[in-house]
Amino acid sequence: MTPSPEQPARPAAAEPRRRSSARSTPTIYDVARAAGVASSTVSRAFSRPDRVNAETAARIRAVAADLGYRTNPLARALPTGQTSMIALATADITNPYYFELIRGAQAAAAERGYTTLLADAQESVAIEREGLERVIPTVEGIVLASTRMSDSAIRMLAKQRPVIAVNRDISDVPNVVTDHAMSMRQAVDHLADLGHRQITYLSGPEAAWANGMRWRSLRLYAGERGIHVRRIGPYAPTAGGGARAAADFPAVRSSAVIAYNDLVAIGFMRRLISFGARIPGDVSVVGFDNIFTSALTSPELTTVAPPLRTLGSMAVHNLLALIGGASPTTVRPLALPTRIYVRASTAAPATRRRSWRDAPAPREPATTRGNRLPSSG
Amino acid sequence: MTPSPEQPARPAAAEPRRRSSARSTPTIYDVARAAGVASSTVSRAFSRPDRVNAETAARIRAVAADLGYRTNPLARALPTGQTSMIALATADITNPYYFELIRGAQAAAAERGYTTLLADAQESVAIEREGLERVIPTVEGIVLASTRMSDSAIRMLAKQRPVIAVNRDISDVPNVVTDHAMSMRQAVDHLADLGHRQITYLSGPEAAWANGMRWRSLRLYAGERGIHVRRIGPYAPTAGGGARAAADFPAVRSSAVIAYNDLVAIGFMRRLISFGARIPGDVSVVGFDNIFTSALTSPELTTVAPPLRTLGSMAVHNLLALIGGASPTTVRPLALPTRIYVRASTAAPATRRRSWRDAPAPREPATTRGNRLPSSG
DNA sequence: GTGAAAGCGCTAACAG
DNA sequence: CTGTTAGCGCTTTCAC
Repeated sequence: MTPSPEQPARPAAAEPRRRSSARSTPTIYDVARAAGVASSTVSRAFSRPDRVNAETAARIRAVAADLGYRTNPLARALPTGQTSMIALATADITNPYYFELIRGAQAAAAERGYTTLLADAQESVAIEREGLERVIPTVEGIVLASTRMSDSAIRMLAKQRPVIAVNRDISDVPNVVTDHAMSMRQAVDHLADLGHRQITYLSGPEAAWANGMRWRSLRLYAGERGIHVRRIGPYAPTAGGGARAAADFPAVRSSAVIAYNDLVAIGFMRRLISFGARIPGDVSVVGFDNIFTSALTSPELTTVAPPLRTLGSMAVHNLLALIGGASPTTVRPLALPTRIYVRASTAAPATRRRSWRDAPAPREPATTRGNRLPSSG
Repeated sequence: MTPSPEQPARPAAAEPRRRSSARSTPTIYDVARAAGVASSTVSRAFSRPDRVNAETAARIRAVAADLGYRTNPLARALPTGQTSMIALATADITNPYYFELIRGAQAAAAERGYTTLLADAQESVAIEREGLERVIPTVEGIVLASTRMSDSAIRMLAKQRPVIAVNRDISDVPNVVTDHAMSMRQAVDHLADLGHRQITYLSGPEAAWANGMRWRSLRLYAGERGIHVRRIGPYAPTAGGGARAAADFPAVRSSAVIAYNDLVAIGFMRRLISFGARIPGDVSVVGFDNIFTSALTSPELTTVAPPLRTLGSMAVHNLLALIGGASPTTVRPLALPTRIYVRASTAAPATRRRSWRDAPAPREPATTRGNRLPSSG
C-alpha cells in the first residue's frame, strides 16, 4: 500500500552527457549571446512579452527563430511548477463512449497550451491507481472521466491536485455531469409516446454512479407516466453483458427495454434476434451514449446521448480555472443537456401482446443470416 | 511554417511560490536531513540502489516513506534528459483499429517505467504537426502509429528523437509492420477456396502505405490463383467511404470484395443491403483489422487482422532499445503475422451468376428494418 | 526596460 | 560507500 517512488533503473544513455552546449539544442543563453542581451531578457521575451520592450522582444524572437530555439517545458516546469500538462483518467479507452469526450478535452487543453496525458485504467482499480500515481507529479490537474475509484480515494486525490470529476457527484469535488434526469425522461417519453406500458431496465455495474442515477430517474418518470418498470442485472457494461441480459430476459417480458448503455443494448439485441425475436417488433430497445457502432447495427439503435465533446471541454475549462486559482466552490457544477437519437430499434408495441417466445421462429431472411452469434470473438 | 516556441501566457498561480520547504512536498533534502545523510545519497538510494549500502538504503527508504517523499520526475529529467515519457502518435484515436495497439504500447511502456503521451492527429496533418511539436521536447522517443506525414517529414522528426514507425516502411526509419503480403494471401485464399473467380478491391486513401501494399499483394496472389481483380476508389477509410464504394459498385460486378479496412467493408455492406443485395449471397465481403464493430454487424464481417497488441508492444520495445542507445540498424524490422477471422460475410458465389441488380428487391424483413441508411450521423 | 544572481529538485563527477 | 560541489534550462526577485 505504501507508494513506491523509485523507478526501474535504466541502462546508461548512449552518449555521455554533453557538457558544452556545442551542437545541442539551443538554450536561452545561446539566444541571449546572439542577441546581445541577458538571458533573463530572453526568458521574459517568451514568458512575459509585455514586460519587455517590443523591439527587443522582436529581435530576440528573430534570433531565436533562426537558432531554432524552443522553450524547454521541463526546465520551465521546475521553478514554476507549471508543467502545462493535465491528466485525463478513463476507465477504459476502448469504450467508444470516451472518444468525443477525449477529443473535447484535448482540444480545450491544447487551446490553452496544455498537453493531455491519457491514463487508461483498463477497468482495473489497481492499474488506475498505479497510472495516476505515476502521472500525478507531472500534471497540474486531473480530469476523472469515469473511474472505479471510491469517493474517498477521489477526495484524497483531490488533495494532491485539482480534480474535476465527469459524471460523478462527490461532495467537495467539483464536477461536470450530464443531465441524467433529462436523458432518462427523453427515453421514457419516447417509449411512452409509442404506447409502451412496461419497461425493463438492463442494469449496468452497481459501482457506476450513472447506473444508480438512471434507475432512479427511470422509476420516477415511468411512475409519472403510469408505466410499469422492473430491473434485471447487474450486467457488465459490454456487448457480452447485453447478451447475458437477453438470456435473462424471457423471464421478464416487457415490450420495451432501456439498457444501461449502447454496448449492452447492442449485445442484447443481437442475442435476442438470434433467439428469433424481432426488434422492434417484439421488443423496443433504447441505449445510452450514441456510440459510433450504434448507427451501424441492425436495426440501428435508438439512443440517448450527452454532448460528450462539450462535456470534455467543460471539464478541462473548469479544471484550468481551478489550476488558475479559482476556488472549487466558484466552479459551478454543470448538468449538460442530452439528446435522443431515434432510430430503428424502437416502435409501437405489437397490439396483440404475447411473448415472441410463443411464436414460431421466423425463417432467417437472407439479409440477416449473419445475425447468429459469433463463434469467434 | 516557422515553429513558434512561445506558449500563451497564463494567469499567475494562485499562491506565491513557496520559498521555504515548509509544508510543501518533501525533497531529497528533507529526507537527507531526517535520515542524517547527504542528499546525494538519497538520490542514489532511489536512482541507483546498487551504489548504496543496503542498510543505508533501507533506512533512507523508510524515512522517505513516512515523510511521503516521491521522486520528482521533472527534476530528474532536467539534468539527465530522461523524462520517462514517450509519445504515441495516431491519425485518429477514434478509429477502433488503434485500441489494442494503444494498449499494447502503453502496457509495454508502463512495464519499463515509461508514461505514454497520446497525440491524436484527428486525421489532420496540421493538428498532427502541432501536437508533435508540443510534445517533442518532453518525450524521449516517438511511436508513429499511422500518420499522414510525408516520408521526409518523418525523417526530419527522426533526427530530433528516436522514432519507430508502425506499418510504414521508410528507409532509415526503424519500423514494425504487419505482414501485409500474408494478410492479403489469407484473404485471397479464403475467397478462392470458396470458389470466387473475380475480386474487387475497395481502395483506401492513396497516401496510406498499407493501401498500396494491399493492392499490390492482391494482384500478386490473385494472379497466382488465376483470379481476376480490379480496383475502385480511392475511398475515405470510413463507413461513409464504404457507402460511396457501394454506390460505385454495380458498375463493376464481382462476386467478392476485399475492402481496405473493416470500416469501409461495413459501410459497403450496409449500403449494398439497402439497395436490396444479399450478403454473402450476392457478394462476399472481406475487411481488414477486425475492429470491435465487425463482430456486431449483420452479417458479421469476415476480416483479416494483425496482432495489434503485439504490434504496439513491439514498437515500444524497439523504441526503448533505440532510446537506450541501440543503433537503428540493430533494431531489426519485424513483419508480424496476421490471422483471418471467418465470419458470415463470405460464402461460395451463387452458382447462377447474375447481378442482384436484376433481381426484385426483397421485402424488408422485420428483423432488418433498421438496415436502411441512417438519416442521422 | 534590463541585468545579475539565486534557486527549482535532482544527478553526476570527483574526492575522500 | 558517502559527502561536496557543480550544474540541467528556466524564472524571478532585486537593483540599476
